[in-house]
Amino acid sequence: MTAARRLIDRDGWRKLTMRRLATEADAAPTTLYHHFRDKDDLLAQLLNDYADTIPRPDLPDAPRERVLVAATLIHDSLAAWPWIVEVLAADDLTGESALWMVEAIIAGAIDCGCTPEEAVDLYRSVWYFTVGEILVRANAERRRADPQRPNRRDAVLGEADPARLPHLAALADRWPALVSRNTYPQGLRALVDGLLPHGHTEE
Amino acid sequence: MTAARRLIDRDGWRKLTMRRLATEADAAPTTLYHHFRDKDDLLAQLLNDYADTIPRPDLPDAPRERVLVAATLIHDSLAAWPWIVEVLAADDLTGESALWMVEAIIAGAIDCGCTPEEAVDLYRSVWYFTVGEILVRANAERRRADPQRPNRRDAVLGEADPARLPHLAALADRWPALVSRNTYPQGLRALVDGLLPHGHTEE
DNA sequence: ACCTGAACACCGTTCAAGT
DNA sequence: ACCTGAACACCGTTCAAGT
Repeated sequence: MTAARRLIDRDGWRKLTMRRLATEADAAPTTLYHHFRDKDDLLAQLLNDYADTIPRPDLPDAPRERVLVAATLIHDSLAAWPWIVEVLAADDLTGESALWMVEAIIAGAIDCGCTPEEAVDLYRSVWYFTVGEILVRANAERRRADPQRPNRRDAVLGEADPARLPHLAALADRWPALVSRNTYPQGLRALVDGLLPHGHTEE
Repeated sequence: MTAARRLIDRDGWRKLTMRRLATEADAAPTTLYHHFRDKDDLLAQLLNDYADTIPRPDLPDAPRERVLVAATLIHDSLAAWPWIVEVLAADDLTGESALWMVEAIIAGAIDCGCTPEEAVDLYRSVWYFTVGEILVRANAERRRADPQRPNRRDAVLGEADPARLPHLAALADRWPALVSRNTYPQGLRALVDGLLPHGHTEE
C-alpha cells in the first residue's frame, strides 16, 4: 500500500500498474493477487485509507455555514489527491469513512428548512459541481505539466473569429489568466443559496 | 470513423482499441496510423465531427434565458454521448465548432450586467457543474448495467449507523429513487441566478 | 500514396507448482 | 499461508518492406 501511494505521488495514477507496483514492492506481479482481489480492489482500499486520514473539524452551528464548510472540506480533500475523483465519481461518495461529510451537508440543508428530498438534491448538485471542478482542473494541470502538446485550447481560442465569436475573441489573451483563478467558493455559494429556502442565506 | 462510432455505440468507448477498430474496419492495426497520428488524434477527430452535428437552434432574446438554453444544449449534447466528457474535460470546451455555445453563455451573462471576468466565471461554474453531472450519471449508469458488482453504494448506505448518520440512515431505502431523478435544471438555475447580478433573475 | 507483418515494450490476470 | 514462473489474451506504436 505504501509502495502504491509512493508510485502514484511520483508518477501519477495512470502509471500505477500491477506490474510496476510489484517491482516497486520487490515482489512478483502475481504476489499482489494474494493481497487484493484485483486492481479495482486495490484502488478501493487506497481510497478508504485516504478517507480515514481526512481531519474532522468541528462544524459551525449555523446550518448554512455547515453546508458550506462540509462541501469545502470534501472539495479540498479531493483537490489534494485529484486522481481519486476519476475512480470515485461512479459511486457518489461511497466509503463509510467519508459519509459523515454527506450527512453534514444534508443535515445542514434540512436545518435550513429543506425537505429531505430537497436536501438530497442540494447535496447532489454540490457533488456534481465539486467533481467537475476537481476533474477539469486536474486534467488542465496534467496537460500543463506535459510539455508535449502545446495546449490546443489556447490555439483554438486565439483563432476565434471576432465576427462570430466576439466576446471569446476579445477575451482570448486573458483566458489563461482568467481560468487559473479559483472560483470554487463563489460557485458553491451561489449553488447553495439558490437551493436553500429563501431567508436562510446570509444569516 | 464510421467503424469507430459503431464500435463505441455497441461496446462502449473503453473497448475502442486500435486493434479492435482495425478488425472492425477490415484492416491491419498498423494501417490506422496512416490516417491518424495516434489514438488521441482519432478521438479528437471523433469529437469534432460530433460537435458539428449539434443542432444550432435560435436562442431566446432574454439574456438569462439565453444562458440557460445554451448551457442545457451543452448538457444534452454531452448526455447523448457521455464518453466524450472523459476525453474532453481536459480542455474546457475546445473544438471550434462548439465554441458558439460558450460564446452564447458569456454574451448572455454580459448582457445581464456581468463584467467579462464575472461572465467567464459563470461559464466555468456552469461547465464544472455540467461535466460533473454527466460524469457521475454516466458512471452510475455503467455500473448499473454491469451485473457484476452488486452496487457497493447501496450496501454502504444500508449499513449506515443511525446514531452517527441519522439522516442518511433514514433516507437509505429511498436513496436509489432520489438520485435517479434529473435535477440538472434546478441546479443550473440556482447557479446562474446566484452568479448573475441581482435584478436579472426571473425576468 | 497506401497498406502490411513482424516486432517491441508493455498491460491485467490465472493457474499449477513451489516453500 | 504466502510466494512464484510460465503462460494467456490483450494493449499502443514503430519500422522496414511491399504494392
